[in-house]
Amino acid sequence: MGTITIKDVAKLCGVGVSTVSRAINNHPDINEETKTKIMKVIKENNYIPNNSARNLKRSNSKMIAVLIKGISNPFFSKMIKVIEEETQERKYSFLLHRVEEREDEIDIALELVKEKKLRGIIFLGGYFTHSEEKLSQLDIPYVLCTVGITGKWSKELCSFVAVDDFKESYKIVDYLCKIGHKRIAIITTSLDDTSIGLIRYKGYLQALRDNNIEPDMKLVRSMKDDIETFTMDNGYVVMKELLESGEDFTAVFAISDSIAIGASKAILNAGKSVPEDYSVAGFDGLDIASYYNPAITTIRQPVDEIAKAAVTILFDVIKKKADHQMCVFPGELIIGQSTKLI
Amino acid sequence: MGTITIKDVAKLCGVGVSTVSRAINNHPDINEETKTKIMKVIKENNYIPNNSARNLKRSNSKMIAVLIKGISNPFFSKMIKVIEEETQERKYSFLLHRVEEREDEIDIALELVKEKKLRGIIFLGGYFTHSEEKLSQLDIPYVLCTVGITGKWSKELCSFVAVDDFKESYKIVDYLCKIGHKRIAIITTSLDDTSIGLIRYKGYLQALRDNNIEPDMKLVRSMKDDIETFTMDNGYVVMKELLESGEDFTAVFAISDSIAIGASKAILNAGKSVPEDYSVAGFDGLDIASYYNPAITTIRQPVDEIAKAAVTILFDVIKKKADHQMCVFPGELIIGQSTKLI
DNA sequence: TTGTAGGCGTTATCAG
DNA sequence: CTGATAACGCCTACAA
Repeated sequence: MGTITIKDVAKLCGVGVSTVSRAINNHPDINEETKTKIMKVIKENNYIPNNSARNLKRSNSKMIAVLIKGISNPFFSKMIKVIEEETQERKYSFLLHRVEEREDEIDIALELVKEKKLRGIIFLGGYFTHSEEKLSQLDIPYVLCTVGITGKWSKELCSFVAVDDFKESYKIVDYLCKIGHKRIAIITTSLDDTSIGLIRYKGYLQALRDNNIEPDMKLVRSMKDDIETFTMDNGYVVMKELLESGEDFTAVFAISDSIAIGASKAILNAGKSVPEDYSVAGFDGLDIASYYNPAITTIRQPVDEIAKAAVTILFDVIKKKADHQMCVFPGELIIGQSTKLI
Repeated sequence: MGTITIKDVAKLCGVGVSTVSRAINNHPDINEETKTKIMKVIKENNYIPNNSARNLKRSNSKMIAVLIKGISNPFFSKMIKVIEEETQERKYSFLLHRVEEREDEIDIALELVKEKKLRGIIFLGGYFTHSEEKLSQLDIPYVLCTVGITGKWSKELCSFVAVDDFKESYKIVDYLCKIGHKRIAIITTSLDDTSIGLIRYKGYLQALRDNNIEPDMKLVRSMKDDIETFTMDNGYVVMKELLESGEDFTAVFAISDSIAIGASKAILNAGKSVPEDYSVAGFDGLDIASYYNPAITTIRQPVDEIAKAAVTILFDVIKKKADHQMCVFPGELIIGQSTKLI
């Protein structure tokens, strides 16, 4: 049944290909009657336009892409939904593309831009350490949404929206201090990993110091790199090890809720209790944090607002209504039952 | 800087386009020297081939797609990873595409097949109620992986791999009966929804009857359709309502772990205890089920095996090593601390 | 080993 | 309003 093309449809209808094209694309200059006739033939013969050919020829595509690193992260689920809604509202279509941990998001973006004639990109998650030269290759608007960035940041290149990881991390650790904890452990990424984990770790350090607590490296624990990072499994293993080390501490700050839950379970399985024996705090404000038992004290990131802002900014830039901007949202300290006054 | 094409590269190198093409595609008939020279120019000028043009021309693509309905479902996360690995091992590439709840997966598949010249498809999740006529349009091998299907099933069309939802549902409800529960509630999809929920509900009914328990419709609760289904939120709300109804029951079977966790939290928030006051059972065997406190009794679906089987079968069919097949995996009853003998 | 030319299925630009 | 026809960027015979 050799795949049917626009030519076949044209022949079947006794019209030219351009007329068929007009019918498919809701072009105004076309007789309603011929249009309905064409659409009928299309339906009957199950004609489906070839997107590759379309993309090849088309110049403006009304399509943006979301490149997401860590697609299994539940933190992104709601974001995707919001981004999708907001995009649809603007009559654009939306392509979700996952990028693997070791892949270079810029390379993928470059490829996609060519292939799909994208108008804009939202990067979700991951960590940006690309050279300006590399970034400047990407000549369409893009915004970095909750992606980690190091050092210098040129506002000309792209927008950025996220919470201030340092500040929020500081906030929750400061809270732990204020309710009396002095021996506060942290479960973070490995310290030579220049990621979001490093920033949160720095917030932790600063909070301790400002509360006159000398950081103790024996309480600084890194996720295992032979287990997927930012998972409950990882949190569990690290916490188990910490408990078995016999180190003295009364609270632990896990840099994500998943890790916090893994850590909590390790404590419970050791026959101890949260928060009676150990207070546990997380980060992100996932649904599961509040559903867990005990509910995890955490920093809620305003995902909806963040996602909305990302889309708004992106389209403002696309439509040249505004320049790129840096948009930092406040997180909210959610006090659950996993932490207690000491 | 008008996007650079293969022609430009050819000109820059002083060779023909076919030579450049050969270089890019690792074609054998090419002088190593000219090849390295070409690759150098490509790197220097950041040339990126246009995939649309490639797909348009190409006939066989060594690419499969995974169409996934409910991408935020953590149940699929591990599957995706496994599928990806297995696909890579076979030197194929792999395209992940999410389909929205209301979208028709077959239409999307058809489109993708044309656009990308796919060799095979794995459908993940969702529910198939398409006519044979529609299905037969999809003329490449595909396998349904943990997707619900109704009634008749023609094995010629495609493969199917999943657990037996009826049997597994029966298994866990039977377990509840065997440990002494007689008033067992269920939280499922709405009963006129012909989905996987219906099948699990039927398993529940059968288990009750086989244990000489008369089903009580007052204990059959449906998820709210104004809240996203299969979520903790939904489980929470439904359970809260059930508790407040004053209905007498000692156990509840939630047809997914997320729902079970929401339900558990509702019980806890009502000042009751799991499992002392109410036993709670789930379905799926998500990580969080075992990490929850108390660990949720559930049916663990062997996700790795399921995903592996899906890929294996798909490639067997692609390579014509085998016909389509129906592959049913056993689930495993995982007994947590959320259920107790009565 | 390399270059030339035709075509993949559409859309866009023209004339009619 | 409609129909040829030239791109779009690449691959692949076919020729050299």
